[in-house]
Parts: sequence; structure tokens; C-alpha cells
Amino acid sequence: MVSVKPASSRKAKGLGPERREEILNHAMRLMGEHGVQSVSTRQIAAAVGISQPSLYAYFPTRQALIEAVCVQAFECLVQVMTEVYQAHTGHDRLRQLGRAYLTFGFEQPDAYRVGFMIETEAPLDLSHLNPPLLAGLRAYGLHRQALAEHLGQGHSPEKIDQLAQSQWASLHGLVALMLARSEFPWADRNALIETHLDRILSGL
Amino acid sequence: MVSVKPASSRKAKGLGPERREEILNHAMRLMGEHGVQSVSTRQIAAAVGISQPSLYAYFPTRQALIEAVCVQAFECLVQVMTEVYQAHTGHDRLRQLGRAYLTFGFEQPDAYRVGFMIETEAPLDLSHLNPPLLAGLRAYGLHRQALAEHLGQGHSPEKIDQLAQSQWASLHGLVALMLARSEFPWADRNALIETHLDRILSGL
DNA sequence: ATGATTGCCTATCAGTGATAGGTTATTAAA
DNA sequence: TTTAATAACCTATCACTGATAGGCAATCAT
Repeated sequence: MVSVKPASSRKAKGLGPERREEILNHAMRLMGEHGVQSVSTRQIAAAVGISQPSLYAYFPTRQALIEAVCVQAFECLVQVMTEVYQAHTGHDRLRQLGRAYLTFGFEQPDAYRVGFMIETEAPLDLSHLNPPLLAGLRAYGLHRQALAEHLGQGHSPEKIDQLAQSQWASLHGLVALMLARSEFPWADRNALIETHLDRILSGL
Repeated sequence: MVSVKPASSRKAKGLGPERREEILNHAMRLMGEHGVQSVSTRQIAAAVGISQPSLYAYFPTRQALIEAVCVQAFECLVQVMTEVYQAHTGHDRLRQLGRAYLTFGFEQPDAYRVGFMIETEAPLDLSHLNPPLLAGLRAYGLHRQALAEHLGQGHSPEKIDQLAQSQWASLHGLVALMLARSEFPWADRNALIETHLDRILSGL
């Protein structure tokens, strides 16, 4: 119908995985600017300079693209937490880990939402969990390990699990609730973070 | 084009607010069954027995309908918490309130999801507080009041807010994370609940 | 009786994620 | 060198979404 674009406009270089990363970078930027849900596949494709269906050569679904974007951010969290873990010891280590977790949630809300707040169909086999959740589990593992080392030998694995999961849930709760109910008249964020960390770590 | 439905099929009773509640009930049921995001306005309209555009006579947008469903869920929780508040006193009251909150979340996951885990649009002008937020404020207010009475006179309102919001966030975190990540190898739920309440209330 | 109002309809819009199938350019094999 | 294969990308289209425009019939107020 309409005139076909001249073939000379196509680069046709040997870019395969490079295109994928190019898409990921544009998607991450757009989602950071306008929010995950309001960015469409057409907008991403236009930013990259390709047609919308071409995205599906690199990502099977839009959800897969979102998850791929967030894996990058989560690996950032694991990296930050690993550095914090190695830079501190004892009680201070636990508190710094918690603070790093909260900071990540507030600074990367979209990644946090995809990793922990969006409900996914529950695969019974943990090996088939989606990549963002796996990255999140690695972060949890670090936290549990720090708690176990801090508590010492006098506790059963079950009790350590209960305490670590309780702490983890408390950390998650502050991030998730403040993200989901940002219009609530929250106390000053930094003061609230410190009070929350105080309460989570008190009496251990 | 196609034959018009006979006028006799229209009830045309004096149902104004009743229709609105009818829509809300069907919407809540559908969202509980299939998830909020995957329920369309057409599905809701079909369940009610009206056309899809007719919904917009009762709710200006789909988001407004969701928020109205949120209000119902909130009021359900407020009612439960009010009963618990009146049935207990002192430290026991705080723990029972927390347990009631967690129990409500686990026993009515759909209502909890709609009330606390669905992100609503945040009005920048706080003078235009949306109804879900107001309902949430009532539930939070009960919790904060119980905490303030338990703590006594020696604390600033700011500190009470910080503590109440920290507790609230911790309670929310356990419910939200266990609902959103049910495939995680959680510790025994009842043991985890008691450990969580212990940790939240310890040292106050 | 009549004019306004209410409640609902059909038809339609632009935008969404996703699929089908064709086209071009590079690469490998004959 | 011709030819087959493949990769990258395109247009066209699908079913579906939230939302709007405008009309029709029943009810109510004057």
C-alpha cells in the first residue's frame, strides 16, 4: 500500500545480543521515566528504532521483557548487599543489610514491584522461578546467613528461619506499603527507616 | 443493525444506588476469583447484566471502581479490628489486634489484596483524600490509638507515629509477602505468626 | 400533556499485547 | 557463481482494552 522504506536504511550488522541489550536499556530508561505499567511495547520499539513486533524476536512476552529489565536492578541489590555483608560484622552488619534493602526498594521501586509485589503463578519447582525472584532469594539468603552468624550456635534452624523470615517480612512491609500507599501521611522517611531498623533488630 | 432488545426486558425500577452496590459486589467477586488486573470492565458489566458503557454512569473510570471495591475491603477489616479493640485491653489488646490483622489477611486474601496490595493513583493534593485512603486511615488509627494508650504519656506524637507505622508495616509485610510469594519455603505459618508478633511487640 | 431526567443501549474510538506471513540482506553450500 | 538457508525486520492484522458519543424509552415533575 504505502511506499516501502528503502532497504538502504537497514543496518543489518551482526547485532544479535547487542540489539537485546539495546532494547533493555531503552526499556529501563522509559520505565524509569514513566512507570512500568504505562510504557507500551510500541513506545519501546519506537525508542529503539524498530517495529513493535520485532521486540518479540528477543522477548517472548512483554512480561518477560519487564522481568529482564528488573533482573539487572536486582543483581544490583545482591551486589550492594554482598558488599555491605563483607564491609561489616556482627550486629552492625545486620543493620546495614536492612538499610541497604530498604534503600534499594525506595530507589528502585519498579524493580522491587516486579520482584516482590507482583503476584506470579506459583511454580512448585523452585528451579523454575522467574529470574527476578531468584535474585531476590539470593538477597534473602545473605540476610539469613548474617542473622544466623549473629545469633550463634544456640538456636535451631527452624527458629532461625522464623526470625529471618519475620525480619525479612518486616523490611518488605515498609517498602511495599509505602510504595502501594504513597499518599498515606507517612512519618519522615529517614526517621521511619531508623525506627523500623531499631524495632527489627532490638533484643536479638 | 441487529434487532433491538424488547423494552420489556428493562426493569427500570428505582434502583440508583442499588445498581452501584450490585456492580461493586460483582466486581469484588470477580476480582477475588481472577485477580484485579485481569478483570475487565466488560466482564463486570456482563456479570451484572448491563452493557459495559453503563458502568461509567456509576464510576467515572475503571480505577475509581477498583478504589470503591477497596473501600469495602477496608471497612471489613475496620469492623473486625474495632471488635477486637473493644474486647481486650493493654498489652493483650495490641497483640490481639496484630493477630486479627494477620488472620484477616490470611483468611480473606482477596479482600486484603484489593485493600492493601493494589496500587492506587496518588492525588498530589492531600485535601482531596480518596476514599480508600480515608478507610485505611481509620484502620491505622485504631492501631495507633491502642499503641499510644499502651505506651503512656512519655512519648512524642512523632515517635508514636513512627512506632505505629513500623508495626503496621511489619504486619503488612508478612501477609503481603506470604500471599505474593506463596511458593517460598516458609516456616510453619502459626509459628511464624507468633514469632512475628513477639518481635513486633518486644521491648515496648 | 409536556419537558426534563434517568437509565440504558449500540456503535465506535484509539491504544494495547501478540501473531501471521512476506521481504530483504547476509552467509554458507553446491 | 549460482543457490539455498537463515537471520532480522517489516506490514497487516487480530482480539481485546478502557473510554466516549449519541440515541431511545421509561419515569417523573410541572
